[in-house]
Amino acid sequence: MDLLKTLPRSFYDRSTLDVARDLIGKRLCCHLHDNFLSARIVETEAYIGREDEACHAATGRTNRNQVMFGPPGYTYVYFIYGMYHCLNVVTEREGFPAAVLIRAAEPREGFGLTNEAGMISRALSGPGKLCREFGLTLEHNGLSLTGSKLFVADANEIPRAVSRSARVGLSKGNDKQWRFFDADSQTVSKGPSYERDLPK
DNA sequence: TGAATGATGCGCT
DNA sequence: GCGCATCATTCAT
Repeated sequence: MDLLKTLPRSFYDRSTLDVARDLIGKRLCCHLHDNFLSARIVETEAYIGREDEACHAATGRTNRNQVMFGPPGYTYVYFIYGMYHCLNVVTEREGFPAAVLIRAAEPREGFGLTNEAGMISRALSGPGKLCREFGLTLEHNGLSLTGSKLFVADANEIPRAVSRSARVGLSKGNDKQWRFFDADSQTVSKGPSYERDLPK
């Protein structure tokens, strides 16, 4: 059994880009429901402050985004497109709104590891699918990541290389290379070819 | 292999 | 009312 060492709040109290990069390879763990679930994070995106046009906090503090303005190491979960939820982890000092979106992971415990064809499961490949499979909804917004219900652990699965690209699905902020992913992962939401779509 | 599209509901102007 | 940090399906190339 892997040694799971929960990341301390200080891990999140850093530059959001550093946190986003360093989360690649870490283990997302969930004790919220009947079964223990865990998965290896392979793709993240950073959303940083009022100056980032794509950040939900760009237009100021609202009821929805207020947790981003709070202390680091808490969840920010939001509802999107009428049917999906997305999981973020809040970063940086209290008062500075920033977070990292968890976009994809590779199943480890409590999930099927492969599909019918024997390939590594892509059931967690995408932020909406990941939340659905972990059973995360708005009721899990603002949850501390240093507790025992939902946390990120260092499972000593260091990626060989972390690539970066523009963020996915935005109409603004496409100039920033704030998406990070495990260069060797088969379960990222979009392939490395996404890099070729970058504006120069 | 990629582009277009519909589903579906909330937050914010 | 419009747009959205998505996804599965359908259709074109």
